[in-house]
Amino acid sequence: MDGTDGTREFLAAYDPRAYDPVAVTVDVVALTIRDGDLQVLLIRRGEQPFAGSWALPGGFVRPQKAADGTKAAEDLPQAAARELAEEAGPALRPSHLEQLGSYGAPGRDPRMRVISVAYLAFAPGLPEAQPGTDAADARWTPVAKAARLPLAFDHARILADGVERARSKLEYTPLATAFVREPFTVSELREVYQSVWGEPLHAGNFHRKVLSVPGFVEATGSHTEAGGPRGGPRAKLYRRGDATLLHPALLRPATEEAARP
Amino acid sequence: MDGTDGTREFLAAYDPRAYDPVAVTVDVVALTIRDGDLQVLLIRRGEQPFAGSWALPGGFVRPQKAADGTKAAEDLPQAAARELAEEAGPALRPSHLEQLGSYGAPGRDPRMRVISVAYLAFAPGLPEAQPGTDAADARWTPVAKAARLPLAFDHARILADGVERARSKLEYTPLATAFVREPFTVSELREVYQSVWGEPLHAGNFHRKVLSVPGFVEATGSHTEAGGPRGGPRAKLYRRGDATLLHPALLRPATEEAARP
DNA sequence: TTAATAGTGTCTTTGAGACATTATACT
DNA sequence: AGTATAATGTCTCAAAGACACTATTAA
Repeated sequence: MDGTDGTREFLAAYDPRAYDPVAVTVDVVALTIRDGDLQVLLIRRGEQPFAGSWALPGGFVRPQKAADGTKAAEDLPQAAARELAEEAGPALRPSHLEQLGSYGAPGRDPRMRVISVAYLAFAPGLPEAQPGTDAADARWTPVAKAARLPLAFDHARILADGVERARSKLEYTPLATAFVREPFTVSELREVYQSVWGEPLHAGNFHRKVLSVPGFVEATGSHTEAGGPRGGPRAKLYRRGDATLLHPALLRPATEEAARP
Repeated sequence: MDGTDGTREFLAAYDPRAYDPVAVTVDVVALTIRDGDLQVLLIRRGEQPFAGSWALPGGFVRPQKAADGTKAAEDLPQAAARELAEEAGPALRPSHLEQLGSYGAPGRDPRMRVISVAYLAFAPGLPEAQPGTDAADARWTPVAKAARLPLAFDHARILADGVERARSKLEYTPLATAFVREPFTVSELREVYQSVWGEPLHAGNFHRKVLSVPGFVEATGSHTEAGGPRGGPRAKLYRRGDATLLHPALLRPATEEAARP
């Protein structure tokens, strides 16, 4: 029998509402480093379902146009960036935004079938939390604490996937630099790795390693104005290099345990 | 202004069709090794748009229930497996299926807004191609050749992403074993790596390396019945091991070029 | 007998990690 | 002074890769 798929598409083309609707949302796992902790942006929901619960920022994708006909179609990354700005204020400009994956189990939203496209955003540490225009409350929360909260929908799973992606990407990409402002010191970069991986790293070895990976960082030639708050020499300042992949990679310790069941 | 997002959700809950519909499809990049080549399953489209073009197997996700009320809701991986079976026959049972990503640029489908969730499937080499129940034609095509075809929609991009994902995953996971049938020899495994990466590997070093990674493969204790077609000793046979991550990883040569712009 | 393949051994180079050392700046 | 940090040096061990070599089987 041919035509089953083709017929479905044909129907869809001529009467797009012949099927029960599927809604598409974007949710964003926005990560930053604050106070030496990896933190995630959570918003408090004002509406049902899960009213009062903490959730990842997100919302419905604008399809061709909205009901009032005024809004243009938007790409998925655009939608993610828009939701972030709407719910956490325009001050939050992620330096990196990538797709994390899609979550579409039936029943994940009690109202209807919803497919959520999750995005992962990295931002440099921000001075303060910014309750946005859209959400009742928006707050940076340490991921260890967020993992223990009863997040709305399947956001706990999405958060866990996002954190694992971030941990993994720090190994073989220069994305740690997306968590710091330029220019930065090697110690600031090490802080990022320690916060995301959640384990201390040997300062000396880390330093030599970072400088030995071609294209990871680029010296600016200048130093910090002063030494650290508790003493020490002034540190050299660096910019991001031009590498897109770290080679050799900066592998996190203790991969062995995770590798075997 | 609060409530913008909440209102949208509220509306969606009470009148899910207040918005222009967004359709959700799954598309599958199904890879196998045939004749020493990495090949992808392509189907020929019978319907508009792109009638007559080659495309990845895929189709619409069944939401809550279909229009006739008989079909149950399905999870996304289920939908991917179903499309594969419908379009390439039930003989094609992937030994690995993972989500690749979602593609939702406005205009990627000329009819309406369509978000496609792409899946990546690995299958052991099959004796023959199997035109399925659903598609007019289904054919295994070497990826090098498929990349030059004018595929429907943005399937060329999806295919490229899938191939790159496969190449990358062979480095740090034991997924190469998903391309072979058990029991297998180290040489068969090397064939997989060579086909996917597209470069020759040193047989001796590869052999020692594979056996040295804990949990990658597990000896069965037996040998092949006969030597190779052109001579050589009989090879030991192995099963997949219990590792989920290869440590240390099997890095492909020439990562350096890709790392710098 | 010849050729191809399976599997192992050896050597060199690179890199990771443990640890020590020097220099600088804050209290 | 005492202490913390930046940056570099040294040593050891693991692993990647080049290459050689033996043993086994088919043509």
